[in-house]
Amino acid sequence: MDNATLARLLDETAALLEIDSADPFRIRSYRRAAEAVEQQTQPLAGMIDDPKQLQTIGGIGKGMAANIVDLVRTGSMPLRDELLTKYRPSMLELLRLPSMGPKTVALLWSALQVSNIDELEAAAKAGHLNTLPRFGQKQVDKILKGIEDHRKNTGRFRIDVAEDWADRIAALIREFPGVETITYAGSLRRGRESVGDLDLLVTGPACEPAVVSAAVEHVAALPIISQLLAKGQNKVSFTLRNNLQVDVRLLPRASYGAALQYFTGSKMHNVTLRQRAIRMGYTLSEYALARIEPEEGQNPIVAGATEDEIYGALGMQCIPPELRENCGEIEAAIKHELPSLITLADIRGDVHMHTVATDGTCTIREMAEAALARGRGYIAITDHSKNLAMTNGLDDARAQEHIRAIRQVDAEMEGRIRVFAGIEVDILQAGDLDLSDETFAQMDVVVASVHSHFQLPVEEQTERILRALENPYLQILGHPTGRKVLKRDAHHYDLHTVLKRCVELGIAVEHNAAPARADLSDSNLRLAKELGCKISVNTDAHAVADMDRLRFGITQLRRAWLTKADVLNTLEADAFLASLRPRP
DNA sequence: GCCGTTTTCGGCCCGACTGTTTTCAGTCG
Repeated sequence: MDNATLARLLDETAALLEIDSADPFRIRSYRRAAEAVEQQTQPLAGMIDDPKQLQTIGGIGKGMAANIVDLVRTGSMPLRDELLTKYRPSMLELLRLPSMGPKTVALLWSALQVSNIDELEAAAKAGHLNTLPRFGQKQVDKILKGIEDHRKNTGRFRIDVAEDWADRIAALIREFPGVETITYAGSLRRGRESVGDLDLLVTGPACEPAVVSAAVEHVAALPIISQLLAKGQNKVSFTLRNNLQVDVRLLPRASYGAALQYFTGSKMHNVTLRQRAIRMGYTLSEYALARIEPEEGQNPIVAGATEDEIYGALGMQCIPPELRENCGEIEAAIKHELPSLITLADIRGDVHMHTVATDGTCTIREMAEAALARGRGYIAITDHSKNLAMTNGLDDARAQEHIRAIRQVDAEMEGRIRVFAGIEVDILQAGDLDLSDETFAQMDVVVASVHSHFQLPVEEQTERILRALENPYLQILGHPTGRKVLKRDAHHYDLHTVLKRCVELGIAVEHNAAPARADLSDSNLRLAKELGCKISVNTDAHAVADMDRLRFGITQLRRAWLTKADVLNTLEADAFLASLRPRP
C-alpha cells in the first residue's frame, strides 16, 4: 500500500468520524496524520515492522502507528470498519457538494437514508428535503445546483489555467478607482500544481472600511461572474462559467499582511502558526497579530500590514509561500535555517526542447532567439528519436543531419547563446535506445524519457527502464519526477529503484516544467534530492511560448525545498556539460 | 488522537456568511 492510499484512507476515516459527530480534536488528528503521511518520501509500508519509526513522524503517535500497521497489513483498520457498518463510503462524496457538511450528511442519512448523490437528487426533487429542520427551498435549490455543477466539473484547475483566470479577473477589478494592489493568495500563491479555487486579495484607498462597500458592489457586478455565491462587508464569492470558484476580499492596508498570511494558508500551516502565537501571548487572525492581554494603554496590535512583520513578531524568518505546508518550515524558520530557495533567475540553461524536425512548431533558430530573449545562456535541441513514430522521430540519418543544422545555428548565434545538439529517446517504447552509437557520440546531451504508451506490469516496466539506463550515452532521465508517470500512471514503475540506479550511474533526472494536472511531484522531488540525484529542470518546449512555463517548474522545485546548488542547469554551459554523466 | 518553554493531563485556531432562525447552527476558508 503506497503513502497516497494510506493518506486517503486516514482522511476518509476523519470524514466518517465527522459524520459520526466524534471529538473534533480526534478528527483533526486523523486529518493531520493523513497530511503527514502524504508528505513522506519513504514508503511507510516498509516501516510497519518497526512502529517506533512511524512515531518519529510528527502527528503520528502510538495509536496512529497501530492504525497504519493495520491498514498496510489488512487494507483496513478496526475504527474504519466500525464506521463503515454505520455509514456508507459514498457519503464522502456528498461532503464535496457545496453547503453539505458532516452534520447535514448525517441528518440526511438518519432521516431519509440518503447516502449518495443520486439518492440526494431524488429526495430533493421529491420534496423530501423540505421536511427536515433548517431546510428551506433556497437550501434545496442550492443543493440541486450543486449536484449539477459537481457532475459538470469535479476536478481542480491546472496552475497555469487558474493564473490566467486570476489575471483576467484582477484586470477587471483594477478598473475601479482606488484599487492599488491585487495579490493571489491560496494554493495559487503556494504554487500547487492544481488549485481548487482562486483567492484574490485587494487593497488600496477604495478598500478602507468607510468606503469599501462601493468597491464590493463593483466586484459583485463583474461581467465575468456566472453565479454570485456570497457578498459580505468586504468579501465577494462567485463562480465562473467553467465552475471555478473565486473569493475576492477587499482589505485595508493596515491588515493586508495579516490577510495575505491567513488566506495563503495552508490551513495546517496556519493552525501551527496560531498555536505558536498563543504560546507567545498573541492571537493571530486575518486582521492582525494582537496581544491577548494588552497592558494599560498598550496597543494590542503587534503586526498586520506585512507578512514580514507578522512572522518577525513571532520570532521567525518570513516563510516563502511555497513552503507553507506544515512540513517542517515553521521549525526551520524559528531556527533561522530556511534554505535559500532556487529562483527563476538562477536557471542558465534549458536542455529539453523540440523543433519542426519532429513535433515542435518552431525552428532551431526561433527557439534559440526566444531562449536568448529570456536570458538563457544555453539550450539543447532534443527532438524525438524514431521510435516515437507519431512525432516523426529521427532515424540515424536525419538525426545526424539535424545535428549539423544545430551546429550551424550555434555558429550563427556567435556565442550570445550556446545551442547544443541533443536527442530525446523513449525508453519504454524502445526497450532500448534506438540510435547507433555513432549518432549518440555526436550528441552533447542525451535525454531518455519514460512515456508509458502501453500497459506493462510494474516489475517489467521497472526492469526495462533499468536496462535502458545501462546505455552509456544516456545522461538525463526525463519525466521521472513529473506527472506523466507519477500521477496518471502512478504505479507504472518503481521510482525509488530507478532513482537509486540513476544516482549510482551518475544520470541526472529531469523535472519537467510543463504544468501538470495533478499534484504529486514535490514529494518525489524531495525523494530525488534525498537520494542524491542530480536534477535538471527543463521546459520540454514544443513552441517558443512554452519556454515561459519554466517559472511553474521553478515553483515546484521551491515547494520541494530545492536550492540553486541542487539543480544542474543553474550552472553555466561548460560546467553543465562537464557535470553530466561522462560518456565513452 | 497528539503533544509538551504550564509536560503524562488538559489542552487543542479564528472569524464571516447564509439561511432560517426570533438567538444560532452549520459551513467554509
